Amino acid sequence: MERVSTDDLADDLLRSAARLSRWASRHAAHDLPWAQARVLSLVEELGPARITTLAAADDTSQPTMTTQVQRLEAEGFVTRSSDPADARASLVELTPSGTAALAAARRARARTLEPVLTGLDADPARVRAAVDLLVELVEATRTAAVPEPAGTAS
Amino acid sequence: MERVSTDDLADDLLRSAARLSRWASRHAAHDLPWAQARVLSLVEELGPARITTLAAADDTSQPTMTTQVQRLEAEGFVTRSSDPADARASLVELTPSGTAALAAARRARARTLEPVLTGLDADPARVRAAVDLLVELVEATRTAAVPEPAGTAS
DNA sequence: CCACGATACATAGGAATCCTATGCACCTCA
DNA sequence: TGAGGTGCATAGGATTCCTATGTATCGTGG
Repeated sequence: MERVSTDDLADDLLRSAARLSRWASRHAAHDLPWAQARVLSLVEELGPARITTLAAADDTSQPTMTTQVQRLEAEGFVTRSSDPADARASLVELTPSGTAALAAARRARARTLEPVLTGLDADPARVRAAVDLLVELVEATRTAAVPEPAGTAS
Repeated sequence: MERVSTDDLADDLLRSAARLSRWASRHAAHDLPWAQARVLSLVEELGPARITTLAAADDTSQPTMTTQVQRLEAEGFVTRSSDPADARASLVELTPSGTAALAAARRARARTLEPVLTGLDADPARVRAAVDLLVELVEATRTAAVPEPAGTAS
């Protein structure tokens, strides 16, 4: 039955993606908390951005993003400047040390996985194909019209 | 340069895996907290197990696993029984409602991703190949001898 | 020009998930 | 029988996340 198979594929995909991600986060030798790394990554991609923009892009609440940005600013990884278009808003940007911290965290995570990849003796084309699919899926989730979970309606 | 390419592959893989996993967790319509789901999944795989065994399998600390199991027990999703071999230990097992809660959470997550998969019109063989690689990687991480992060040495 | 509703961000209080340190009961071994 | 190790629980704390609410600012319509 085709539908059951698709459910199983989706479940297997999510389960293994979650496990791999968690494993790498817990074994990588870097000090950057993963939510902090995620925010730095977004700021790098989006360029100077408002807190509400970052919150939307990260699918997180505005107060949560406010606190994350405050921490990153305290650590010197981002700066905030007034948005000339709106006195209420500020624009978050990476500092050179923020860029360095993000790069270091990425290298550490990549280095954690590399021995596993080479240990599998995986065909690089095969890995590339898998990564391409994951990237397409992530892109597609950005535009997917997912109905709000029904159980959360007030 | 081959090494740079492998770093990039590993980085892309982990980044997209993390994003996909987070997206699904946040959009799936179920009430089971993701750490609870993870523990239920482990208990399902391992059969009756001790807290220290579950902690090791989940790469988490023993007190953290104690608290998680306490919560699951309070919700009626697991039971604990004395280990006849050791009065200090107890064995954690799934209850029927734990099994049902886990299955419901898995279905919800899979259903969240399914429209994205079908929207991509992805060749099921291509998805299957990607999942197979991820599963192999996860298996390989269990046996990988990863050096402890150097920065954490006391 | 002013008032009202909307918006951007901050604070408060709390939940979930994770940690280390430590304590107590039990186990193993010499 | 005692010392060292093990299994689990508790205490205190960090990180990440939430909703509710408050304040300052903006936009729009009358």
